[in-house]
Amino acid sequence: MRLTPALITEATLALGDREGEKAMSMRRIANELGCDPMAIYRHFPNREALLDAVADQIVDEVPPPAEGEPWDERIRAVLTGMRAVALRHPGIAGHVAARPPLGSRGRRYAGGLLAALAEAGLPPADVVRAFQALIAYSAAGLRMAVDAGERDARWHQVSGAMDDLPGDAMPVVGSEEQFEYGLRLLLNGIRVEGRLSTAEGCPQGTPR
Amino acid sequence: MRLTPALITEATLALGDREGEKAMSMRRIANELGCDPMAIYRHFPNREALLDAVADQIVDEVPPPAEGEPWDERIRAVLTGMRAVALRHPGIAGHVAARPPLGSRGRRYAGGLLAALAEAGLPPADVVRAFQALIAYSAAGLRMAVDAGERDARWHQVSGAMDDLPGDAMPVVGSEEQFEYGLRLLLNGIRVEGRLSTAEGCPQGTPR
DNA sequence: ACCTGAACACCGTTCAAGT
DNA sequence: ACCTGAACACCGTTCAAGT
Repeated sequence: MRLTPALITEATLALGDREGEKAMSMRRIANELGCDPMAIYRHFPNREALLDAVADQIVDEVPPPAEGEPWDERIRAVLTGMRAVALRHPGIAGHVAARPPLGSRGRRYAGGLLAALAEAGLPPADVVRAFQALIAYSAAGLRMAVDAGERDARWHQVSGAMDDLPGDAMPVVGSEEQFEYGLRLLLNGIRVEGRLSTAEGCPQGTPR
Repeated sequence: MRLTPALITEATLALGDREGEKAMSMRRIANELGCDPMAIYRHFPNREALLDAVADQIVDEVPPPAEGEPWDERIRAVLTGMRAVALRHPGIAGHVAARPPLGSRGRRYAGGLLAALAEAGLPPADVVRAFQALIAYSAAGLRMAVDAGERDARWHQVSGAMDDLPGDAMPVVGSEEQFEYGLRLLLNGIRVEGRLSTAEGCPQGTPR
């Protein structure tokens, strides 16, 4: 059977889902496809490029945000959607966390985020800054979740740092709840910046 | 000469500074120390543990925050300080970005951050959540800076997603400026949460 | 009992040799 | 001209054999 980029990325994704990140080696992918490892290099310049393509592919599974929703709700929907999709594909999730998928599919969603941030009232230069901050935070949150799922979970050291804190409900490191809290902080922060730059002032704030 | 953990971490750090992340292999570190690769395993269970120790070691170079400063300034000082130190050690910076150094030295700084967040007026459970959000964001910002310094810099794709935006000053991906903007968003957000939970400030604020 | 280095089971990628 | 698979230059870690 003729080899195509799509066949390769699909086999890679399936292998990663089934056997994890380290199973996605050029040799094992080739084995999966029944071809020579070098055959893959005629469709992708190197392993990194292949993983980028696999990461971009799963973006298709992210549900598009509802049109009528306010800007902050759309941002939340896209970022938690991407997170959920990545966690459904444990093999590639680590790569998504390291390099946000901004291939052709990812680009579409990026446009939606940028539009939402403009709607929030940020000046264009800050739209870009806030966008990058959101992407960076999401990547880090995903990485925490991935690592927390691993056996040796170094992120759990974070709880170790808190031993002397009043014994309170400790959110699970890398949990959905933890991720959403940080996202709320960022959206709070964006709201404040938006208000400042549209000069509506603090006292009678815009809804929520 | 007798091998000690400190000798090993110092040799590893020096090698990484000089020749980058990939130079810090067990074989090359051993070569640097003039010992058998296996000798290292008597001081560290595996390579990951050694890199954790190296990452924790550079925390010593972070200047402690001034005592009199307000909480937000102290948080900014510690996080930008850690970032600066990591960027001074390019070999280990990637590891710091992947796994915040929370060994014995890192723990001390973590305590300072937790205290600052309590001062901001957050309830104890949110102190922990905000702490983890800050650590996650800092890690991601550092990773962007590290990757941006590399030749192939995938993070630059972020700019690619913004082609159709009104041509405005584009902040350099992973730059100090970009990092500080996201930090400001988070601190804005924490301030809002602090006000809500202490029931001061903006009159109509209701927790959601 | 302690230590070491050969060996295992892999990598990504190059490139010369084959068709 | 195209393709392939042997070979290169590495890995982290295990473990048997040596002292």
